[in-house]
Amino acid sequence: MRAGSPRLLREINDRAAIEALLRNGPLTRSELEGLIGLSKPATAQLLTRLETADTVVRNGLRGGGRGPRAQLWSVNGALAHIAAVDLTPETVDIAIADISGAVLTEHKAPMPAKHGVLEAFVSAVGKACGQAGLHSDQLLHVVVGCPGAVNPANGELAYAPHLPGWSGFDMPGRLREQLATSVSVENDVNLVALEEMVAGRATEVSDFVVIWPADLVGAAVVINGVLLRGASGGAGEIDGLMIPDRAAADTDTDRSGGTYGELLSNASICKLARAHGLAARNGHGAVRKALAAGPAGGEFMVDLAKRIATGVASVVAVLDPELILLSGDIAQAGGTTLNDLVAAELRQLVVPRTPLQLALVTGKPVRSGALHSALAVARETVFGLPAATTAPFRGPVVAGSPR
Amino acid sequence: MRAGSPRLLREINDRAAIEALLRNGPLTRSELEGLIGLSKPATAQLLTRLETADTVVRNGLRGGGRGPRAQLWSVNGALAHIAAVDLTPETVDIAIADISGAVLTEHKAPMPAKHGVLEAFVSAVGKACGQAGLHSDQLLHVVVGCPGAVNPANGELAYAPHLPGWSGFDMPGRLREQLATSVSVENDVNLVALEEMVAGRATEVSDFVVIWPADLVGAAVVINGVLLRGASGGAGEIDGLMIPDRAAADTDTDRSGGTYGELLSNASICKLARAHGLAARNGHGAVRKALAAGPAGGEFMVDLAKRIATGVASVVAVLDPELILLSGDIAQAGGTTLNDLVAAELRQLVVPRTPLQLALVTGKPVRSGALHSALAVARETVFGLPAATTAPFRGPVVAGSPR
DNA sequence: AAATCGTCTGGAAAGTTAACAGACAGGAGC
DNA sequence: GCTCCTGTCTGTTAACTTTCCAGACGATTT
Repeated sequence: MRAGSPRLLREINDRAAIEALLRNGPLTRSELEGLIGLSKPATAQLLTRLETADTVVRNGLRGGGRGPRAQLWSVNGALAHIAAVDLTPETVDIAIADISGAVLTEHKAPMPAKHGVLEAFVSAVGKACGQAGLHSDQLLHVVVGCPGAVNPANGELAYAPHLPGWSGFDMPGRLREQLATSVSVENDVNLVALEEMVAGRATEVSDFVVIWPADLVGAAVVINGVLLRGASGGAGEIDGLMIPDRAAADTDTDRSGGTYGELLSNASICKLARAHGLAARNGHGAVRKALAAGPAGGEFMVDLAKRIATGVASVVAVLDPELILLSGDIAQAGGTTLNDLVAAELRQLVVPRTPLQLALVTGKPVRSGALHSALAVARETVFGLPAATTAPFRGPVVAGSPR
Repeated sequence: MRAGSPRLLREINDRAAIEALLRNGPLTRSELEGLIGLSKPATAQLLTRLETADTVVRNGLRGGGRGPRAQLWSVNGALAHIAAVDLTPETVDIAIADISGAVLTEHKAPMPAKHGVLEAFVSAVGKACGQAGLHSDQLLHVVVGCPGAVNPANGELAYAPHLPGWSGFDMPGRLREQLATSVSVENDVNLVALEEMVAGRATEVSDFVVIWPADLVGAAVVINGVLLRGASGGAGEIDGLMIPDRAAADTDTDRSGGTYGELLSNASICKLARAHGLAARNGHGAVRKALAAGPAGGEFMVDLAKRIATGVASVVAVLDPELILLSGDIAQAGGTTLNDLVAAELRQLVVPRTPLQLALVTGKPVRSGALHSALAVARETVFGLPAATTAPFRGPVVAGSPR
């Protein structure tokens, strides 16, 4: 901890004002006073200073009350732009926004199966930038959300068998070269968690976990309002967790050493469904049929809930979070029925009575999360706002990320 | 985030000075200047102000060099006192320290098995206080380290079957009444982790886990340099983790659903030892015999390592920490041999190559950890120092962070 | 007439730079 | 071996800068 001169006060107050303007839209001077706690002259001086520095712009007048119309102020969005990308095996979905958070344009494009993914990606980003009247090197930062996790040591994408074209090289590094701007790659479930924290079910909690039971089980861990990435980017990669199969129906799983992912793979869930007399082609299909099938389906649901809950129990035992959110196809298909079954099983396995809820997935959670993450990085770079304060999460830390 | 007037600067700078004095022992004015970055007159004024407020005291002179002998300053320890207690089923071990961290006195006393634990505890603390010339109500804070975890909702001690006399009531509340001072109860493994972070193997990392394989398996989780307690105080209570028994020797465990604690209980380890032709009465005894027995013992050690590693793997999958420390009787008895076997097994179970080390347990880790914890609380209440900053491992907190 | 906006003036609080007086160790000169 | 000078360090004082606050004033709108 270091001491500071009056100059430090300036910085603190400027940042407080910028943060208030970003968070609460256009404000009059007197509203800003109330929010940051400065006096009238100090606030006026601050605004004119930020205006001459181009940090802040006039944004219309507010009338209606007595007295003269008050000047409205907001942060100059044109200071910097960012891109948020949702990358799946089939498509890229891109949004370009300015630093105020306003989305300028959107663009969606298909992705090739394996070869030429990089080229397709770069051209899609180029097109989106074009629509916004920019070049990709004018972007301050790009956040890409995708399955898997980037190892901070070498930049390689791991845990992502569904994105075969992207493995074996320094993914953020290559993208940075091609786009001529700073890029970070973030796990998609992490971004969903971010979005749940900003605008979903987790706005009121600081420690929670999003669990994504699917063909590749993933989880996002948020501790103290900060996304946990892990030393090698592998936090929340619970697919490989060794857990026993506690399902009542015997499906020939190796009861002494299956992984969580194996027990929740499409193949394995279909097998379990068959053992209960249900035919399905994938996990969420099986869940949907079971829900429709009535009592017979109920037993399958209980067995599935047992499998899901056993993994959730491991997370609860280690972290004891305030809240667990279930997300993904299977959880969505199972709805509150499955959610409640898992909650009941969980209660038998661990002491803490951690509430379990369905994620509040509306719209495009991965892309929105990427947008928030990119904004946090941009605001830290441009305004020196600590990301943890701007939004209750940290931007991704990647080699070559802006300082 | 709020703005601040010059008064805020005073607070920031005072706290910076106090923190520097606490951390770096007695300092001359010019040394303090260098540490906190203030000018000579400002530092001198600051010191005289803190001296008249009794916050800081003169502490001898430093001579030797050219020029006049420089005045040495340090924080006034007599401002407040704290107690640190290591509570086990058999004994209490108490240390009384002042707010500068200097230990004034120590006291150790036996504990009754079940009845009258509260009375014995209070009288031991009273005796320790007496030795230091204090009454217990003059203590600013008391931290008690013990097995188990206190549920923040009702104050009851859970996960602590070895402390039967302490369950079923609001433990910190009752102690607070009896001692007439503020009391907090902390899990013993958590305090070991704190101590490892302050002065052990984990000084350079911010995310690590201490695992305590024993009759009651515990773990402490540190994320971002902060101890994770969990929503109901149960973070790290991995005793109930459901894991498969991967040991090669068959000991009739329920392979489809044992808990981590069952697999590492004294009884279970002895059974495993017997299956390998070793007789022992408890876990660390078995390990010691196995180490002495040569090759035959080696197979037992591998099986034990498999059991330990399976639970460690769950922690790694969820958190991907920078470091895992093994502590407790069994880990100590097994030494680097067991540590390396567990590390090898772990590498086969999870992707991250998390380093595994033995905790650097010297002296009284639980009591020292409790002392650091109590000091952090005292320094926060007396000086307004954020506890996370007091500890030497956190990055600086941004000035003007929300109050 | 009342309330509100924006600006201006004077003053308080905090820190910085610069200069000065005094103290002490070390070496030069005798 | 003794004396005295010099350089360096401590601690204090004074003048100036930066930043914010309280209050007053004119202008504007309902």
